[in-house]
Amino acid sequence: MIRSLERIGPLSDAERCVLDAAVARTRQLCAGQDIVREGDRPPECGLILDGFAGRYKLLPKGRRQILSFHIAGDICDLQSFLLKEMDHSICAVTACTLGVIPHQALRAITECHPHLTRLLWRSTLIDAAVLREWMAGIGRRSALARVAHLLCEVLVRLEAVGLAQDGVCELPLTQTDIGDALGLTNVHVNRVLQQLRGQEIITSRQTILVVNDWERLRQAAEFVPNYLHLRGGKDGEPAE
Amino acid sequence: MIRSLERIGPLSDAERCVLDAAVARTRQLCAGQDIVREGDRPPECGLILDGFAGRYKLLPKGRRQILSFHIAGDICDLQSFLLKEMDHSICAVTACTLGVIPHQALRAITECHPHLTRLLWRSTLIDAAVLREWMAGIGRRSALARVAHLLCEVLVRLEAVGLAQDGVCELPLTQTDIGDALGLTNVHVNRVLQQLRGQEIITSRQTILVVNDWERLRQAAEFVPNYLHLRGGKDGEPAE
DNA sequence: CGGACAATTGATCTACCTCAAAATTGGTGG
DNA sequence: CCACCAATTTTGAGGTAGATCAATTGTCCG
Repeated sequence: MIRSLERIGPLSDAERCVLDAAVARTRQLCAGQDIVREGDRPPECGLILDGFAGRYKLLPKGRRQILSFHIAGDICDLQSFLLKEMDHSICAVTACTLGVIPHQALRAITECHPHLTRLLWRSTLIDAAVLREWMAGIGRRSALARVAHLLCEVLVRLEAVGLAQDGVCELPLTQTDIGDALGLTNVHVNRVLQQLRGQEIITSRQTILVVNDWERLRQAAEFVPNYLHLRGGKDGEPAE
Repeated sequence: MIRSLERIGPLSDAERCVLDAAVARTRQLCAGQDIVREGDRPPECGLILDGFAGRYKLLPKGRRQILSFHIAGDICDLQSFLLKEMDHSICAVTACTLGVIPHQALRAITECHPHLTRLLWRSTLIDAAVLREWMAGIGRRSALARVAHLLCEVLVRLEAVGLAQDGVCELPLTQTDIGDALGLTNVHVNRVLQQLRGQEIITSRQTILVVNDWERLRQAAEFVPNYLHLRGGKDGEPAE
C-alpha cells in the first residue's frame, strides 16, 4: 500500500500518517466491474490495496485497447484529481480492494506537503513512462516480442512489490486481455504463447505464469527495465 | 509561452512572474538536433518558445518510435525534473528556441506555489492522455485512421495556440517521421496520404497542410478531442 | 451435469511491409 | 541563374505477419 510509494522515494513518518489519513474508506469490486468510466467526473481516487486493474479505451466496432495494468500499491486514477473528466475507463481485472482517497484530501496534501506532492506527481510520470514503452512495443515490435515484453514487465513489477519470486507469479489475464493490451487478436496471442511454451521459455497454465528461462525471455522481449524507474531489483539499476 | 499554461488553468499575476523568472536563459537548436538523449540526467527542463520537437525511442535494428510531438508552450521534458534519468530522447524537428528552466527553480516552485505546481503536474497528465490516445490508435486503428487522426490532432493543437486557422497549418514532418509516430512505414504513409488527397479531404504540399473537409477527416480519424483536455475550441467541450 | 467462458486449431485472406528504383524537391555554391 | 547533391516523395512488384472466421476442445463452477 504505502510501501509502494516508498519504492518511489523515501517517506517521513509524518508523511506516512498523512497518506494513511487520506484514505477515507475502502471499496470492494468484483472481477470485471468498472471502477470509473470514460466521461465520469469522480470525486475521489482509488489506491489499489489488493487485486489487478486495467485502464482501457473503447473504440467503434467493439475494439478495445488496454492502456496499462495496475497492481497493489498503484493509485490507478490519480489523473482524475487534476483532469476532472475521464478520457478512458478503468476496470477491475480480478476482484479488487480499493482505498478511496477523496480529491479534497489530495488537494490538502498538495497545499501543505510539497515533498509528498512530488512523489505523487512522480508516480504519474512513471505511469506515463510505462505507457511510452508499451507504445514503442505496439508500434515497432513483433508479436512475439510484445508478448514476451509484457510478461517481463508484469513479473518485474510483481517482484518489486513482493507478489512474485523465482519467476513465478499470478497472471490473471485472458488471452483476449493480452491481445487487447498489445494490439493483437486473442488467436494470435495464443499462437505466440505456444511458441514460448514450446521453446520452454515459460510454462503458463491458466492464471499462473512460470518463467523458466528469464534470459531468453528478456532477449526475445528486448526488455530493458530502465523505464520502470525502480530502485534496484531484477536487472534494474538504482533510479533517482 | 506562458499563454499555454493559461490554456490549462488560470494564472495569477504573481504566478506569471514566478514562471517568467524561472526561465534562466534561452537555447537555440537546429532542426534534427537532440535536446536530450536517453540515459541523460539533465539539470534543467526546456520550455518550447518556438519550433516543433518530438520525443522518441530507438529500438534495435534502427527502428524508431516517435512518442509525441511538442509545440510552442509545451515543457517538453518536465518529467526529467522528477525522474532524473531520461528513458527516451527528445529532438528538435524544426529549429527550436527553448526557455531553459533549471530543476532548482522548479523545486522552488513546488515548495512555495501549490497552485502552480498543480498546473505543471496537470500538463504532464495531459501529455499522458495524448499518449494513451496514440496508443489506442496504433493498437487498434487502420493506417488511414491513424494518419487522419494525427492530422486532426496537430491542427487542433496548433489552432489552440494560434498557429493555425481555417484548416491550414505548418506540418514540418517527413513521411518517415509520420510513419515512425504511427507505427507505419514511410511508403505506406505515402499511399495513405495520396488517398486522403485523392478524396480531396486534404491538400498537403511539403510542409503545409490544408484540411479541405474537416468533417470527413474527423470521421475517418474517429477523432474525439476530449483527450486533449482543452477548454473550448474546435469541437472541444470545456475541460476542468 | 450443464452452461459459459476461455483456449486451441485450421483454413483463408489482406493490410501493410520489404526492397528497389525513379521522380521531385530544396538547397548550395559556382 | 543554373548545375548538382542530398533528402524526400512516389511508384511498382512481391511477400508475410498477423487478422478473420468458424469450429472444436478444455475448464471452471454452481
